[in-house]
Amino acid sequence: MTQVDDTDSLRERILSQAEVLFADKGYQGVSVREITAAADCNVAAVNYHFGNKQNLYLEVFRARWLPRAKRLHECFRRSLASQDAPSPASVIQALAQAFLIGPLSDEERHRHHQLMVRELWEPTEALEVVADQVMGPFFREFTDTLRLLMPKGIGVEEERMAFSALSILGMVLYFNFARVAVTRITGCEYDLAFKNRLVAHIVRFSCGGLDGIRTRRLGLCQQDPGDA
Amino acid sequence: MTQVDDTDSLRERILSQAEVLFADKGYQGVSVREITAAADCNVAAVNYHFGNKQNLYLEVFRARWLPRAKRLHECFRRSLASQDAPSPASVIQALAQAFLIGPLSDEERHRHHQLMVRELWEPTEALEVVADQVMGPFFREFTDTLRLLMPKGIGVEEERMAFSALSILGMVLYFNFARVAVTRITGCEYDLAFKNRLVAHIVRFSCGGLDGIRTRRLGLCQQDPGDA
DNA sequence: GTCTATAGCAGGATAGAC
DNA sequence: GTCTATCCTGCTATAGAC
Repeated sequence: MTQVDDTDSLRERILSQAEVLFADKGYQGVSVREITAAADCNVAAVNYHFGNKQNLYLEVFRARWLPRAKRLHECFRRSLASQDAPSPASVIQALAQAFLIGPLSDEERHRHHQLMVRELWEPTEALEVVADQVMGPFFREFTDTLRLLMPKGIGVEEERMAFSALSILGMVLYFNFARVAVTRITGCEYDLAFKNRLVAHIVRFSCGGLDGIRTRRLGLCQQDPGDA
Repeated sequence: MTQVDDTDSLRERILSQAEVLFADKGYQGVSVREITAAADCNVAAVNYHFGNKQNLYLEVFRARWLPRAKRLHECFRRSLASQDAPSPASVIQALAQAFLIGPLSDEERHRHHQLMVRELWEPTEALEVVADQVMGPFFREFTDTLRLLMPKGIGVEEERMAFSALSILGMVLYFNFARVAVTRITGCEYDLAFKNRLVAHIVRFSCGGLDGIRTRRLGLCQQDPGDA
């Protein structure tokens, strides 16, 4: 009961501070000294507990990032399971909410996405954890669920379905990731009210989009690469 | 005519190599020594020509990135001007084409976006160039053009319009930026045919989305942050 | 486990020869 | 303008005391 959890051990403190700093500035942008200063301990402690910097980075993903990703995935799943009348709209909402609001605190979510996007963008060894164990399965689940709920009759080509799922995910990631730009343009902070409006927009826009790819014919001509 | 352009001066060579490397690995990820090695010259040359590393980075944006952004913007403008029956679809197509196909070579475009996304994501001093001089005006132009072409009658709230324009831009940026993920999922390389299909999808999906935000009512409930 | 001390190297920047 | 030589700082990592 009163088992004094080893939560405040130096090892954990280092891990926590490392996560914050790596998320904020990236692997290259952070020095071990910075981390140990933040964790209020000596440089050597990192090498004792994690061997080297690279390993500390990986451990952040294994010990901190992964469990949180699982919680997020669970949140999405539960959200789906709780719906008695699932629809594309409700699935998209579940996705957007999991990412934009989800079960994580604002800070936690921000760190989480920073770390993820960094890995997706310029992969290190940690990509294996991020892409293969998390993003891949999540995306497949999302796409499959969505496909099953699409209005029958007009079969939606496989590629269009993939494009659409990517568009939706891309939008969600963009709104998370380009916060600075979004705030700059809309003039709004990312508080809960704003995020709810954002989720509502994403759902509306995406559902319209899904209709679009089923019904819309393009009257536009394709173009050549264009001149310089 | 045969003016031997100073294009192969050491200064230019450094600038070129710096751009490639900065785009690839980011400011922190590249050392001056690496750049000068690639430009086949001495370390001191950077300090002679640019003062310091930070300034070299800024100069890459001012001297290389900015002109290219202007070309891109021009490409978008000409594309709009050449339309005798402009519509939301044709504007979105112009945007998507400018970014995905545009007047740049594949390599050039890739570098261009890498540099841009880096700045949007973790801004340095160069953000001023990127956001204020380029992205801002471009985005405003896109949004204004789009707004004017929206079906009249049902006025679209200002915020929804901004959200939609952001969604479209976000999608375009995502398809450019998450190439690895997109290729992984669709199994397609980014050749011209694929990019044309992508542009077509973006247009269809976005037009549907625009319809969606005008006509769609949400029957879904908003949610609290959710439990941990 | 946590510290001090230090090795050993790579980074940015500058002075000054040519 | 371009190079050589060098300074100094800050980095990772390790050895060894406590």
